[in-house]
Amino acid sequence: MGLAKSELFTSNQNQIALFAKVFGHPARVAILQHLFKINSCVCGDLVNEIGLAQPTISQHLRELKSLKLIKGTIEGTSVCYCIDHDEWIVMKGIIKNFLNMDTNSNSNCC
Amino acid sequence: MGLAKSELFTSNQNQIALFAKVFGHPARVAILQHLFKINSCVCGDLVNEIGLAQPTISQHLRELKSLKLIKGTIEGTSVCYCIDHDEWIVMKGIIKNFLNMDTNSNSNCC
DNA sequence: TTTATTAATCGTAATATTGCAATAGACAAA
DNA sequence: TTTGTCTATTGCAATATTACGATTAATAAA
Repeated sequence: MGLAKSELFTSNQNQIALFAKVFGHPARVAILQHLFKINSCVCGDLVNEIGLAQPTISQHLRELKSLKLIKGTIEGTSVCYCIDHDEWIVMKGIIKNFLNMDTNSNSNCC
Repeated sequence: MGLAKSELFTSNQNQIALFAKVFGHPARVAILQHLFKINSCVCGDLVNEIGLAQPTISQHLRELKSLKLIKGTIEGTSVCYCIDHDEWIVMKGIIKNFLNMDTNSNSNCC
């Protein structure tokens, strides 16, 4: 089928999965790391930075944008991308809450 | 192509993506949450807990097992699954390190 | 041994993802 | 206007993912 049965799960579970999915490709991880590293906008050189073709980078940027993790503003001919810090904080809260499940558990079997 | 060009990225970027990918489906999120919630092994009732068919659950369990996030031990006819706490800690460190990128940055544009 | 139970595997259909060439669209510069 | 630059979109091929029916394998119970 290739299609997740999202109606079976809570909105929290679906939200975690959506954020995780966008981090599930190394190119998108690399794009985000680069944006944080230069600590400002990047206008165009992501294609040189990462080794993928321009349409491929554009596609990955669109997925990051659809989750509002980055925002792009047009700057002449080029487009300036940067992290959306507010949404990053929101996402971080949701994912960290998921990752911290183990703090309340002490393995008493296996 | 459907195949990520992992050779373009660092092993850290690929590792983040691999862990994130396994969290990128709500069924696997739900399985992990259930295992943490009952705070012990679960023998069989995951199929009833989640609303997916038995082969589908088995497939998701195999993916979690392949990343060593869970381990399964045979217990008579059934199999007993539980969290691998050591590997969970390792994964948590890698993902949190990625999520905490924003602590060193102060958005000076956009 | 026969039967039941449980979970993994196989096979397959439907859909999603990844990647890129070709193209289009928008703007700047000449 | 024409030309060049940059990015998005389209279209497509290759591969991956999701889901499940059917089957198999292993053990337990009768």
